[in-house]
Amino acid sequence: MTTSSSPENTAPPPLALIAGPTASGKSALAVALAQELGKSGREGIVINADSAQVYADLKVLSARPSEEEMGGIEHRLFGAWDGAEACSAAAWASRAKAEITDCHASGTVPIIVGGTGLYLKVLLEGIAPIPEIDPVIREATRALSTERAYAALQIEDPERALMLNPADSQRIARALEVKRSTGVTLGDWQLAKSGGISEDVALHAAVLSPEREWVYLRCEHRFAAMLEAGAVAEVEALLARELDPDLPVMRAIGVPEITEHLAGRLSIADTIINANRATRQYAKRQFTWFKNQSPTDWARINFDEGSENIDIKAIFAALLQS
RNA sequence: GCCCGGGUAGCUCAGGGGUAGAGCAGCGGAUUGAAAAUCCGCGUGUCGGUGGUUCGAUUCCGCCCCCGGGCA
Repeated sequence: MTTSSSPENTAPPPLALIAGPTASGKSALAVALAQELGKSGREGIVINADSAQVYADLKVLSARPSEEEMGGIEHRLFGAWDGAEACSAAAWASRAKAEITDCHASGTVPIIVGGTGLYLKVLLEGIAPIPEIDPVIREATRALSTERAYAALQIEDPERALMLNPADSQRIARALEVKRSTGVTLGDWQLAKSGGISEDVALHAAVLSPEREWVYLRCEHRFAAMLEAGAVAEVEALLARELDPDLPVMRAIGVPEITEHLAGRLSIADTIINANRATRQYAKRQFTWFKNQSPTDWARINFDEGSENIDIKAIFAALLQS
């Protein structure tokens, strides 16, 4: 595929990728693909690209695949972060790259699966090489009210302040902490990206694009199943750790809702309603991301019923025959 | 049965003689280290029904229906 003068016998190693909105059946497809590879004597290894499934504390609520669902296929980066530490797109991409390299070294095919578009983007395209932020500075900037943070940004990085909406608390805090911690503005850092692997692999990507109502319905069934499977106990255990409520693990869909329920402020019926609503809104954002942000050459798999009928062999024909 | 308060967007409600807004939901969009996050844009609906007053009624008046609460 490459037009460069790369010597023969250095064809880039394969990388399979299955993306799409939550509850669209990605995991099952990844396993099916791995099993299909197995038929021709190759091993596929599933690598998680979901920002919530990354946390050990969220087995149930993040819908992490069960032992049975994994079907004997090796899975990596599922539950790989302790909830006490915040994962990030760059941190994930760094570990994912290590796993991919490891797979290639051992002749296996990495199958990235997940719904966190930014993670995938950073893995493939890279990101500005900004150093770790001084934790003291991070804490201080995040403690600022949005108004005060924005006022500070207008002074310390006026160019960025102009680009951001004054209500965009998160991006304002990020721009501010970067300038304060590194002395360089975010805009200057972003002049360059590094670390992307898209040039180094033969990517076989598919985006699941199911009918929306079907996904919404599945999300509802899934949350009900999560409650059956011990979601409340999972949140109780999480709360017992008394972690910082701003941590990503504490904001995962279902955690705030069940926390309210445990505090006696929300009936179980309303907990379900609220969690389902939050899930739908999340799925909608994913639809928007994959529709507009994912590369147009990725295969789009449209379907309006079960994902079971998807022909994995057809979609990944090139990979399976290579 | 009588008295009061209501019946306005999918929901909760504001408003008011010149045919109407907010929040939430929903839809569309953005997305460079918290992304299951954060943010932006989009508001026509028999203003319960029906008669009347008026140049003009969703707004005022009468009657009717429905929902709360109170008194019998």
